[in-house]
Amino acid sequence: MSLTARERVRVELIGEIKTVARRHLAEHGSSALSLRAVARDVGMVSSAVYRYFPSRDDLLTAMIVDAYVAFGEAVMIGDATVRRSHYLDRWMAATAAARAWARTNPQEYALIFGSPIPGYQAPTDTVDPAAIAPMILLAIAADASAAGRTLSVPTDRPVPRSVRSDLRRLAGVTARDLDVAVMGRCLMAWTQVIGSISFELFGHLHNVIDDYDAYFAFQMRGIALDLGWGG
Amino acid sequence: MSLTARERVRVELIGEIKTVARRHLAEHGSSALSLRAVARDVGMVSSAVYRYFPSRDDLLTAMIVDAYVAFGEAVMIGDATVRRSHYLDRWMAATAAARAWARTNPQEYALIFGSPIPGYQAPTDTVDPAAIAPMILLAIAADASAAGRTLSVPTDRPVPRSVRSDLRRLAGVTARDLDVAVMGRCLMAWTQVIGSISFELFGHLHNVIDDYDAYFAFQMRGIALDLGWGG
DNA sequence: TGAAAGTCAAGAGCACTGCTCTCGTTTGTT
DNA sequence: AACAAACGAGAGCAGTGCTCTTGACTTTCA
Repeated sequence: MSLTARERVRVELIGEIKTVARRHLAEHGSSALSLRAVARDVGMVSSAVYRYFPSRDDLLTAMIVDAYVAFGEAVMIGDATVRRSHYLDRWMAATAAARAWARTNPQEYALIFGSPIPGYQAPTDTVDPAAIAPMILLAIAADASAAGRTLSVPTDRPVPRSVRSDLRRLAGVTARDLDVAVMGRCLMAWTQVIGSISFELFGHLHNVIDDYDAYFAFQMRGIALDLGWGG
Repeated sequence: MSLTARERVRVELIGEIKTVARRHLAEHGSSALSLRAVARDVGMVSSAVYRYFPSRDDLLTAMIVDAYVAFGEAVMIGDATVRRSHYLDRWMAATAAARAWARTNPQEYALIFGSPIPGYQAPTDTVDPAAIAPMILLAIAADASAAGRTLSVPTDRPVPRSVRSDLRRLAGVTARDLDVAVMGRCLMAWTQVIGSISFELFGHLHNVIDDYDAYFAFQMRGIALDLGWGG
């Protein structure tokens, strides 16, 4: 059945609140996101907003979920613009898309990859959206591995039992027959992507790197080459 | 000459305020750090604290500087416990010390490696303390490289001109004759250290990695082996 | 030694916040 | 038509960062 008039205006209002909140977030940062200020912009009194978001943290959680989804979609689109069999190009496009999204939406990026909001723990709503982006990068790795392109990864290094089991479990989600050593490198690669973007956005490479574009691409290419996706 | 009575009580009071603030920070998180609450704990009225810290951000900046110094010292001590010529062991000890400090002081770690405080930009006071830890890791690389232990790093990959210049400039600070390719890998390694710790602390590996101890050591060892510090 | 200058703690006050509660009104259901 | 749920508005509470003024205390210097 269709929604009642009241339900329709409710989802619409929730959307409007989120839109205004997103604007405030981008302009003033997460800690300055004021429920009262958002309410003023929407044209409501603050207590009315509480009918739609039980607390400020709930509004923030909605922002986080949306940010994860938007980030994941950006990476997905980046990956999708390239021929499936060109693993290096897919990796470069997907990671460049991740960085571009982060630079366009720094506050939302900080929301999901910066320090967690104090006194707030991510509800389960965020775990699925959070997995979108890394899953795409894993898919590239799985495709490349299936095509036999990960032979240059050293597999003679000992992998502790517990690490092996963790990596196997992770591989079971999408890339069932990915070698454990390759899986470990994929996780390192994912860490490197977010670490590099965070360093750039949070200013940790200030006065160290001037040409972030070239530096990021250089590092991402190095990772892909280490994984044997070159050529 | 010595300090006057007034100056002495002043530095003492600044220290006490910082100590209480550090406790509040550890207990309630950075965004809940209230100048008024700190003042109450110190036994002053809030306006009195403003004589010592012109604003809340200044108090936070002091916390950031202290955190950088403490973090850097922890890494330094970790590195210092190992024979200078054992590069792999030094790397493992230094990075383990970094992770241990972060796990012991998560809020202070988040302060320096999490999202920057909105509307706040790090003053120049923080750049020197911020460099302590990465400089130590660079020193390990420089020592290893001087001993000819970085031959396994591929140097046949093209390095863009701007990246080459950035890396050369960085090398000029401590490790003058470090190869550009090795320098790039060192920066990747540093990114990996902070990225891995942040992922763990900020919960991005929740339900992915169970045995963080083993995982972190495994990844750090892999990085060192890639750099040719094995054996 | 004594006055001027500087420093200090305290308190009141402003504008803001998250959040709760109550009060009529509107809407959907029975 | 009657009732319950949902709703917007307003008042109010406790807390925040920060400013300003006031009166007391030190330090400095003539």
